[in-house]
Parts: sequence; structure tokens; C-alpha cells
Amino acid sequence: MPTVAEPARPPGASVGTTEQLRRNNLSNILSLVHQGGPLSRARLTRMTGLNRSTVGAVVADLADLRLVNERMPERSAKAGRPSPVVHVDQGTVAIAVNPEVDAVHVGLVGLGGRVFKQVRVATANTPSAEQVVELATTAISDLLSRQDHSLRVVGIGVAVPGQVRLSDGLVREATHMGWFEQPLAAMFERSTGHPSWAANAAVLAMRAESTFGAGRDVDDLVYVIGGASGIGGGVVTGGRLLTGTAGYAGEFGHTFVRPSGTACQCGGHGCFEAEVTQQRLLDSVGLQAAQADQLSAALAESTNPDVAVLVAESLDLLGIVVRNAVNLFNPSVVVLSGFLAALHSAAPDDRALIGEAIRSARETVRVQDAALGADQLMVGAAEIVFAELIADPSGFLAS
Amino acid sequence: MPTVAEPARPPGASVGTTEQLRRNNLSNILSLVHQGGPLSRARLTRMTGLNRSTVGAVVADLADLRLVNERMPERSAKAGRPSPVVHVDQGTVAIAVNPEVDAVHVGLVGLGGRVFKQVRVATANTPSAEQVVELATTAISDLLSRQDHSLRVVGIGVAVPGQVRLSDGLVREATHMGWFEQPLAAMFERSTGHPSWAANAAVLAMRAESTFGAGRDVDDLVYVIGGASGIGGGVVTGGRLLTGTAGYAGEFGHTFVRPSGTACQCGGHGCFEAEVTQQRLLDSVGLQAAQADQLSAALAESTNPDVAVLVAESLDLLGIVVRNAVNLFNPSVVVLSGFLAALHSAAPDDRALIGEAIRSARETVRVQDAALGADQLMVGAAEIVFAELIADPSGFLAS
DNA sequence: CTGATAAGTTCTTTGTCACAACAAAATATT
DNA sequence: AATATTTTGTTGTGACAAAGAACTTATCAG
Repeated sequence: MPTVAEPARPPGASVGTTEQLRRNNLSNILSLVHQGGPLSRARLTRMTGLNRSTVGAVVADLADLRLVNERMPERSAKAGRPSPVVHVDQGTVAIAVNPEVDAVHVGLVGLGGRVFKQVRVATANTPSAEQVVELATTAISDLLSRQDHSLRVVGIGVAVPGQVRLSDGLVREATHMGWFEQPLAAMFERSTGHPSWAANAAVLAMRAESTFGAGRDVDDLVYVIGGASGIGGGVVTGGRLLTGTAGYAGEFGHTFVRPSGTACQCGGHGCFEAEVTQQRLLDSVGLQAAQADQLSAALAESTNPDVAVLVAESLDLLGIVVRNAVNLFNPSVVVLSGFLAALHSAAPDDRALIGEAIRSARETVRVQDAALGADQLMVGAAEIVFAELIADPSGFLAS
Repeated sequence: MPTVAEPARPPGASVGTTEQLRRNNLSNILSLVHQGGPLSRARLTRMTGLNRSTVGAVVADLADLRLVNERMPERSAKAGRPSPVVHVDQGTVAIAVNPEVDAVHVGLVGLGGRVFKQVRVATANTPSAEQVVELATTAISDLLSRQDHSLRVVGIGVAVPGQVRLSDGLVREATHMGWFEQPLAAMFERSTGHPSWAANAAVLAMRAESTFGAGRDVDDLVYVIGGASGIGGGVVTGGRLLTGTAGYAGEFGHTFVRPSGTACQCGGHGCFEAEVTQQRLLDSVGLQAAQADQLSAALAESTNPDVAVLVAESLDLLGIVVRNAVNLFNPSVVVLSGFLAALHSAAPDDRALIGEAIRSARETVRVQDAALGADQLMVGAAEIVFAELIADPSGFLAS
């Protein structure tokens, strides 16, 4: 007879035993080197507050796991014995996959966030989930075989333009791809043998930005990105990624901005992403979808009053989204990305965006544009894999 | 010369040393007993996953700190040696203060969340911050002197209807009280000698609900409360309270719901709390402000078509707020409180509230009414104090 | 009254980290 | 060029926390 289930909620951080303590220290130090680049052991000591000898032991453990290696610095500025610099291992990589309407992107990303290689496999039509897995699997073995040194692949991260259940990587719906209830992570695991995760692309873009870009060292961050397939976003609060109960949090694209507005693909009305689209802005200045990166310049150069009206109107609606977000999340930074960054650069100041947020929250928030370029999604997709590795380095590699 | 400041961000949970390990276990077990009521040591063992002997040692430590005590159970159901039941100490209390427009509420709340005593000190006019401190200080010594056993007061928690900076308990603005930039926590500390904290009343109401009420054991919770002074709220995500960078997060009352709507006190337009007020609903059924608790019944009984229209319209606007919240936070539960619960009970079903949220998030969310009654705010205000105590029991009492 | 069961108690072992003493390797000073 | 100073790695020791085993205690079932 099974015993009565306890409220299994692990109270507080799950660090109760000495074993978990060491795991935590391994995790923290690996995380610092992953995010902060090469760091001397002396700096790690100061940053963690641990003892010199402890840091030495932990770094030695990480080196045994081939996750980091130590090198003596070439030049040392200050007096005293030089401290060995801890680098992330260059042979440990994650594979990033990003299916799109007309192509599949596949990349090789090293621990530390460097994109080593990247390919774009074009498709004739919008690919099915099965096709994406097949194309990506081929591309992956191709990428790996062309590599000279042998790499250790720790897993696959897939960035999907749609809603993904984090627990098992099930794509609930990706309307632009025409996908519904596709167990994408499981499909990748079966096809490649590598442990796989999938998540919403906008959330992963934010992860990249939050770990390596404009949101670095920001504990309370709101990120909104606009692309060809709509508007998404993600939130970091208290230094932690906001996922919600299943991973669907951060859908800024479906914020209500206009009563009885255009019908949205989601079934609702007045959604932000139904009212403000990249296509409409591109059309207004006569650009093609492929020229989205020129939107900011084109908007700045335009003297067409119709464009000015469209921009003003779009900024107003973006302002509603940002205002709501500032009131709800009280972030220190709001990052705008994709065509929303272009829209932002067309605004005379940030008053249209945050002017109507409550004063207390408004005063300490700043709006800025994304810092990362095209690699963004590759880095973000790899990051879901690395996050798992970093959470429990030795446990992850043992399994 | 000061050394160069390191990015002092403690990576991950700050549990790096064996000392912090014990602190963490003290904290976890005290938290379980505080929230879950009396628990046997055997159950604590199962809930924490720690060893019998460890739990025994930790509980002994907590007993030494006079935070818990153990009693043998009167009746035992199963075979085997009876496990001592760990109770929260009844002599450890926090003082809860809640200033309102026409009164100051002061309460004595025990560890474990029981309200021992409570007084309402009526005021002729809306009191200033100084007056509130003065009235409350008198009421506190009065409450304490009338108590037969000697109590250990661990601190004061103040629930303020306005925006409060959490770090130092500065009231940034409480428009209904007419307060601006009042260092309320510091004022209480000076006047009473007890360590004091202040926070937004709606957030504290949510804390109560999240710890002891409808949001118990819910890791992803959205809470929206409507009262005489407007609409506020709070969010728990991933089991943690969402505060934002300074503590102003959760201002659902200023969500945009109607273009060119009524001007709001915040300076914005179309805010939810400007469009839907308790007063208007009370007026529609001919109730007074003091009869707010009868609103739900009155709305149910009303046959007036004007009331029906107002209710439908208000529900629509509430639906916008809830829909946005579901899309952004992906909660498992949305709790409605105050007059919003009355409004909710007047709805035929929850379709008006969550019908337009994105499907994936909508399917797993449920909307329910607050479970806690009038004590809510006292419990919540005490909770900011207890949270500090629980985070580091021995450190808190040593300081 | 006896056996089964469950859980507290005690003692030992293991593992983690802090600390102190020492050694090493660089710069700074004379 | 020699020496002092500074900073940091290294090593060994001790404190402390938790796990585990062996034993004891207290209840229930028959």
C-alpha cells in the first residue's frame, strides 16, 4: 500500500545536505565562468565569498569533469603571486536548433556562449516537425564531422516560435508553423540520442540577452521582441527566469491594447501583435521581409506623413504594453528587440513608452535596445541546455 | 584605498558554507511548521528528505531559540513509537499595523499566523504618517500590557494602501492617505524600538492568501484585490513573491483597459481602477461603503437592468486584466478578492474572465475567490516580519 | 503478554568548508 | 642586483553538519 503523499514541495532552495552544498558551489562557480568569461581564481574567491582553498578544490573538481581549465595569465598587473585564470572548456558544446517558416537554423555553441558554427538549411515549404527533426539531424552530424577536434555534445536546445511546455518540450501550438501538440524534444532525443529541450523562441532570445547582452547583471528585466511571426517576450524577476506553471509566461504579444480590434490568431481581439506587425511597418517604407534589419534606418529617413502616423500609432500601442509591464513587474530595465527596437529608435524620447506608468516604478526603469545580433537565438537555445548542465555539473555528466 | 568592487551578486542561492547549510535547514523546518501548522517530526523528516537524526538536531536548535516546542500527541493512529509534534511557539508575535482613511488597525499575530488580538483606532480625519505612528505606538503598548503571558515581539509590519519601497519601508505615495515620501518603517522603529517593515497592502493580502489561504501550495499565483481605495494585487511565481526591483510590482489597478478613459489618480488614462470602482457598484444596488461585504448578495438579488449592464461591463474590464495576467504570468490559480470576488460571483462562468487568454495558458488556470476573511491584512502584515525571521532564525534573534 | 511496527536516540563515519601556516611568484623599493 | 612587499596557491588541521547503523522506546494488534 503506498504511503500518503507528502506535500512534496521542497521548501526553500533545495540545499539540505553537504552533498547538495558542494553541488551548489560547483554550480555557482561554473555559472560565473560561463557568464562572466575567464576569471582568475582570486576573483572567484572574492565573488563567491568562499575560502581560497575551497575555491581551489571546487575548480579542481570542475577541471576533472573537463568543464573548465586553468591557464597562467600572460601579463599580471598587480604585485603578488599570479592567480591562474579559469576558462570554460572549449570542447563542451550544445547544439542549437531554430525552425522557421522557410528554413531551419542549426548551430554549435560552446560553453561560455560562443557560437562556433552555424548553418541555415532552407526549405521549400513550411516544414513539419518531423521534417525539422530530420533536416536538423543531418545538419548536426554534418557540422560535427567537419569539426577537427572532438567535441562533447551535452544536449540540444530548440527555439520554437510558439508555445512550448517546458517540462517535456511539447510544442502546444506554433501557429506560424502550423504545428499543434508536437512532442519536439522527445522527437529530437529519439533521432539524435542527445538529451533535448525545447522552449519558446522569444524567451530564449531573452535568455541570451539576459546572460550575455543588454540584460546582463539585471535582476528585474522585461524583454519584448517583435519579429515576422509576431511579438513575444520574456521576463526575469529577482534574478530568475519567469516561466509560469508550464512555461507559457511572457506572451506580451497578446496584451490587450485596443477594444474591438483586429481578430488575433489566438482567438482574442485587440491583441498587440494583431495591431502592430512588422509587415505593416516594412510595407509603409517599401521594404521586403528580408530587409527587416534596415527598418530602423528607413523609418528615420522617411518623410512620408503616413509613415509618421503609423509610427506614432504603433508607439502608442507599444506604450500600453510597456506601461502595463512596468506596472506589473517593476523592472529596472525594459529591453526592446527586433522591429520593436526599430520602432523605439523612431521615438523622440521614452515618454510615449513609460510616461503613463505609475511614477514610483517609472522613475527607476530604463528602456534600451537589444545588444545581441543575429546569433541571439542560437545562444539562447544553447542556454537551456547549459542551464541544466550548470545546475548540477557532475550529476548531469554522470547521467 | 577601497578595493575594486566585485559584481557582488551572490550567484544562486547563497548557501555556500556549512554554516549557511544549517541556517537553511533551520529556515526550512521553521517555515514548514509556520505554514503547515503542527507537524510531527516524522512528517518533517519525510517532507525535508533529511535524516531523522538531523531533523532531531534542527528541531532541538529551534526549540533552544524558543521558536518551537514539542509535545507528545494525545492519540496516535498508527502502530509504532509516537512522534513528537512540533508546534510553533505561542509567545513569539509580530505586530501588524494597517492605516486607513478613517482608522488605524493594530493587531497581535502569532508565529503560525493566528491573530491573537486586534483593535481599530478610529480617527476623525485621514491621519498623517506621524499620527499613525503615534496612535499605533499607544495601541501597541496597550495591547501588550493587557496580555497575561509575556510575549516576544519580533517586529512590526505595516500594510500601506500605496506604493512602498521594500528596501527601507519608504512610502513613495499613498494617494488616498495623502502621503508622499514618508519613511514609515524608520518612523516606527524610532517610536517603538522594534524592527519594522512596510509594504503595499494588496501585496500583503496576497501573502496571507498565499501562505494560509486559497493560494496555499500554489507556486504560480496571481492575486487581484478590489477595495474602497482602488485595485491592487500581487504575484507569486515559481514559489517566490514577485517584488520587482524596488517592491512596486503587482499594480493591476493601473492596467490599461479602455482608450481615452477616465483620468486616473496616477496620471494615466484608461486604468482599470479608474473604470471599475467599488463605490459605483455599491451605488448601483444602494449600499453604503461600510456594507461592502453585502455586495455579492446584493448583486445576486438585483433585478435592475442597469445593474446587470454595469456588472457585465465591469466583468468585461476585469476580463481584460485577468487575460493579460494569464498571458504574462501563466499562473495555475488566479485569486480574486474584495469587491472583485463579488463581481466574480455575479458572472455565469469564467469565460468572460479567461476566455480570451491564449489557449495553452487558459487550459490549466482556475479562477477562485479569496478564502481568508477580515484578518487577511493583519496576517499579511505580520508575514513580512515572520519572513525575515524564518529566513535566518538564529541570526534574526541574535541581532 | 508478545510480536510487529515506527520512530526517537546515540555514536561513528564521511564530507565540506574555514583557518592558519607556509611556500611561491610576481612587483616595488633601495 | 638584492631585498622587501604583496598577493595568492598549497597543505594540513579542526569544526561542523548530515548520514547511517545500532540500539532503545513506545505504541498497536492479536
